[in-house]
Amino acid sequence: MPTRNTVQRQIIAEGLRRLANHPTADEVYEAVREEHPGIGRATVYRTLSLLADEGQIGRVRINNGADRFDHRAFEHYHVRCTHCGRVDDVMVPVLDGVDEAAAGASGYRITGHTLQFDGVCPACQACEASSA
Amino acid sequence: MPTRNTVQRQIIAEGLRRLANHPTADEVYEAVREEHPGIGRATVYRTLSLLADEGQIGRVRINNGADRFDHRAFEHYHVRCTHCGRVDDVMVPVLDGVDEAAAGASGYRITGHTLQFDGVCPACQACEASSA
DNA sequence: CTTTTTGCAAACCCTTTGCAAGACA
DNA sequence: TGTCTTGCAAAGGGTTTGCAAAAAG
Repeated sequence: MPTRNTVQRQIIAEGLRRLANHPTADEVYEAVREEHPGIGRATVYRTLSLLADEGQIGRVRINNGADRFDHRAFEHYHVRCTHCGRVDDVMVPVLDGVDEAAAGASGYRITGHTLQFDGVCPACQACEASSA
Repeated sequence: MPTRNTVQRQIIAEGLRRLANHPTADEVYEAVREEHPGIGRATVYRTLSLLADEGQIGRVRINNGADRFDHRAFEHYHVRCTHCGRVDDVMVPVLDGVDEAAAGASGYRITGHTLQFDGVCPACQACEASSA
């Protein structure tokens, strides 16, 4: 099934590019809709998912929360602030050899992995300090 | 807030212990309810979450899926079959030093991490082979 | 008695789906 | 034209919440 190059696709990709930090599909929807009120929520969800599957954008699956998208497609990990929900990149080297190790240990054919950190972001650390 | 020792707590912990492999909260609910029809779904969700927070049981957060629980509390990783949804343990050594590295790279105070593998389980590999 | 918990049902969030109308190639 | 895609609204899965009644300490 050849994939078509629709206006919405452009708009959504562009919208994602402008939202700096790991927006959720709904945030992209809200943003895009300000300039293009006609666009449908389902289209945004479908398109982001499609682009992510094609590898054109990154998808960050968050434990217990909405998926987030990233206009940069290269693999990297993320931290999530357990106080405010903020998500940031973690520029730690990508784990090497773990997939093979996991394959050996489990018998699965491993296709990939997700590593997510939990923690408290600098801003929330500051709040804690001042309120304590 | 002192935590009380209720009948339901016992029943739920016991129910989890009997379900072998990483049941979801709803699976625990269904199982528990066979012997104790009066128990409420919300109670099961609340209790499992509570026990997990207390560290008495393990919680496996699955990308894009229901949380799963584990009566064993020690830290280990998991694989999820992208075909059938099955979840298994992966007995690979727990990552050492990544939390510190992530803290350094991000400025967060890191409290933990989650590593999840995706792949195809042995059974599904067999299906693929035979149907191809 | 006081405070935590429970059970119920309804609410909630995030996402997907069915389907007819519309847009691409 | 053929078939992808869209938009809409509704359904869906998983989990949480408000609240009065019940139970624990």
